[in-house]
Amino acid sequence: MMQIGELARRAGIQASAVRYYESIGLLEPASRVRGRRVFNQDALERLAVIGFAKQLGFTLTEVRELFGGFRVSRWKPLALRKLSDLDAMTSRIQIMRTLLHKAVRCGCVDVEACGRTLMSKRCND
Amino acid sequence: MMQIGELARRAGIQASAVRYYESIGLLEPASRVRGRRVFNQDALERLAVIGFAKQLGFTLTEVRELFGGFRVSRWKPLALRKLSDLDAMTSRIQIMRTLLHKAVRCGCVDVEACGRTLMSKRCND
DNA sequence: GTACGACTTCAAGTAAGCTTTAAGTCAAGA
DNA sequence: TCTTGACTTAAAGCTTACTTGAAGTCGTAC
Repeated sequence: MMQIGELARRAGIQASAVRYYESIGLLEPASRVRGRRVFNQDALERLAVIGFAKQLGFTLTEVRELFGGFRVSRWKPLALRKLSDLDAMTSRIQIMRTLLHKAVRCGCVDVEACGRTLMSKRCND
Repeated sequence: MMQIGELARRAGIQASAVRYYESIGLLEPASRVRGRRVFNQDALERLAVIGFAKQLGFTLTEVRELFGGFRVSRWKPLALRKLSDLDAMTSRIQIMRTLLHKAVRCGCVDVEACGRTLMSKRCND
């Protein structure tokens, strides 16, 4: 059991962000002890997942629907859609990797000299 | 050669977004014919890459630095950092995939009944 | 007993990434 | 000629995801 300060520190976010998450229903209202929020380990795990999802480009609304929604009828189709989003993301990452690798390997002094815009296919290094 | 409307339509974004990208230096100023912007295929490719990068969570500022920066000394370290970002993203995607797969397979009527919060490990389906 | 630090609420402020609005230009069609 | 549609600029507005500020409440240390 911990207060908001420790939770935030452990999760690597601000206490204000935790309050905000609660306010938009992303975190269920924490129980209070003498007016102060108390959290358990679950909250920390949840914040970790929220952080992951955020870094993958999911909006807080989407995360709430997925992880805060209570009816399976609601989150299950969403989860399936998100799974295909993740697949799409993986292939986009591959394309970006290729682009960046090519650019890094190219070794031109500058993009002008190279005649490549990083998005065209050729590289006259 | 096309005007902003066709470019936007082909890229699947709004014309206003194209103007905005130009205004923040993400697209180099398009040449004008009688005051109107004209674009070639390159602009379309560039917009595609911008779209990809955005969907991967890169900010427009980062995209500009990577694809709009002219000095290799500037974009090369950035590209290397972005490559490792992409790797990190890939492993996060794997974790999210596992979570979502587990949730979908679980088949509980609702999250309460399941006793699983989607981020805990157990699932008493 | 009072100062300190951590918390509380509520409201307002901020940054990114656009979109919308206002006011105007231009070329083609009825 | 007049209207329509696509464009122009500049400025204001909007959404998301927070942060910051103001004003107040606790519990502990001095």
